[in-house]
Amino acid sequence: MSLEEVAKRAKVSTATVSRVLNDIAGVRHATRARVLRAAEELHYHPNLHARTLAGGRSTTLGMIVSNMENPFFLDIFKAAETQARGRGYDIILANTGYDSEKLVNNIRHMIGWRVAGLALVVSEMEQSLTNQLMDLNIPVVFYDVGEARKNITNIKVNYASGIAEVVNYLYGLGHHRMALVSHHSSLGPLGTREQAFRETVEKFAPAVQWRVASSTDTLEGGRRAARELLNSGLDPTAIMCVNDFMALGVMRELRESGIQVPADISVTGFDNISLAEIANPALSTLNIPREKIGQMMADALTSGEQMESQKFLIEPEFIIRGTTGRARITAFRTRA
Amino acid sequence: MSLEEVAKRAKVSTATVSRVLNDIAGVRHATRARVLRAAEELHYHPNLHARTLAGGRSTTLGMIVSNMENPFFLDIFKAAETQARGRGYDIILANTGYDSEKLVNNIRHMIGWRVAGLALVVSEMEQSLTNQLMDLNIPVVFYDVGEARKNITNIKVNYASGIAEVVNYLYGLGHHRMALVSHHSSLGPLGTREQAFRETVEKFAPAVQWRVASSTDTLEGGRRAARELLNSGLDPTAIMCVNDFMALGVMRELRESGIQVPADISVTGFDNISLAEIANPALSTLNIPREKIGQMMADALTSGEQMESQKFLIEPEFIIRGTTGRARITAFRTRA
DNA sequence: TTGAAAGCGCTACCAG
DNA sequence: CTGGTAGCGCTTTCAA
Repeated sequence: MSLEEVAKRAKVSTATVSRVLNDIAGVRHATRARVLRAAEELHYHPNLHARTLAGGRSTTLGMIVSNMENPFFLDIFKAAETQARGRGYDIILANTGYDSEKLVNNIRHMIGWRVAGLALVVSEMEQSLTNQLMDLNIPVVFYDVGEARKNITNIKVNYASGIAEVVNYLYGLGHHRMALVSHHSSLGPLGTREQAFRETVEKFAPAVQWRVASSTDTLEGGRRAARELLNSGLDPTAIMCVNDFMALGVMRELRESGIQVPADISVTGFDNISLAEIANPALSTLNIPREKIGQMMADALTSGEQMESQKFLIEPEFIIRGTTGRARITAFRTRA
Repeated sequence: MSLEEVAKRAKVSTATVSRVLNDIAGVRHATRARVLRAAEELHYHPNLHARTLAGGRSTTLGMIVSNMENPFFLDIFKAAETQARGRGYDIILANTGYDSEKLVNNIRHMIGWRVAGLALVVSEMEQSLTNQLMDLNIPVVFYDVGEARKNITNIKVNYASGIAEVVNYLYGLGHHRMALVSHHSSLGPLGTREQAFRETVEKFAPAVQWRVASSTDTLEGGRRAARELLNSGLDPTAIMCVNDFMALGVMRELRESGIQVPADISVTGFDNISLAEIANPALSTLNIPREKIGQMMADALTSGEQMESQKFLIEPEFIIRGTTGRARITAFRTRA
């Protein structure tokens, strides 16, 4: 079932069939109807590969994320997809699992499909890639990493201010032993969060003691990090997490250890995924407008005109719910 | 940057370049090296559309799910993708949001991309589609719906037995007022679950009173359904949910209403997603081996040989955790 | 308003 | 071992 067969059946040329199928004006009504019927009868489905190849342009965008298991990434994808679809584009999604080799492969793959634009929502990033991406001559948009360039748009979140706000808040609640739960801390943007934490917390030194625990960006990773913290000797009264997903794991582990949140330990997240509200108690966290970010990314790739470099900075918003409270005074011996 | 340019630079024919790039034997080592270098220098990326078109075969599979927000679907996708990738295939994912019109569009779209196989993990399904899919002449695999046919493999879960087991268990715990939380109950497989619930529960009539509440397959949907139940006058002592995702919403709503789980009301889920363990208290649920299902689906689409109809039935396994307990004796007035 | 024909970039077959 | 070339199915001039 190719265009040609449809043409044959409708007794017209392939050119005419193409016109009809692409809603191009200048086809007699009767002819159009004939073509449409033929296509219908033959169960004809245009070969999108051929279309893309012949047309010379693609209507597919590519998005690469670090961990689609984490709802944060999925939320961005969904928003971007909705926006893109509204503009007549599809999005294909790829996952790296924070593996920069996979990232390179995924990019290669997307280039192979000749995507019309590329959105990267990843933490892992190699400098060399940025240059290659620039030469690509298609619009590219980064979230969280990289630098704005010729054809590349950049969206970042002001982690420093967000984290500082939380640390200050906790300090005000009397917390003097704080911990940060992170993942892949060698990576750029997470390094940023970790650094922000360090800097803010150091301002209260030596009144405040602190510590960082890293694991994987999973529920289980959160549990592991919490366990590490509980055994660390710091005896923290507050645990900040670099994202909500890991925070859920942290809460689970604390519960398992008989520790009350927030009575014994306060916990905070980052992102404000919908599960944050479902948590018990509901998680205090910093909101990141994922929907808006997704839209912005799709826009950056489909607006066409602005191949100019652009840069956006987003301010997170602290949402206080049920996992933060005054620090306990007494020491707390866990894992006796 | 096309094959031809690479050929030119390496001073060979396009045929030879193609051979090298596809690892086809019979190319002198020196030539091969020359080609590889040329490709490298030109930052050449083969156009996969052209490749697919010329090759006549696709190495892309399509998967369509009902709700990728629900981790259940994502788990299946991830497993399928891993398996497929191991066999040299990609998977493109599409989401219907339980909208059968979207389903039709998505299928159309996948056919347009000439996917090598199609996996449907959806509840919504029109009879007419099955026939079209059969004529497609590519392997198709259904989860949960449809019937095994010529080229279509079928994987189902024995909902009836799973649900019966839970109802019996709860009855044994003294529960006499039970409710089912469902979504899109008009849809096939959910209709099945609902029917299984009805039938099992009726066996205990009139000792057992029951009720069904339907909403959307979201956390919020779970909350709404729970609210409906609390206001229904049934005063249930146990709430079964058709999946874990909604169960989390149900638990949240109960908590909000000051109801203790499981002291006041027992709750059960279905699927055993990883969040079930994270819930507080941990959710009692029926395990569905999503990883295995994903693998089976990928296998069914890539094994090639067996274009024969196949059929699988999976038995869910009841996992008792912290949300189920003995029924309270006293009536409980909610929303006084 | 319609048709003929030249590609799009690649694979695969046939010669040499 | 390598080159020439006929398509794959579609879009897009250029003519008619």
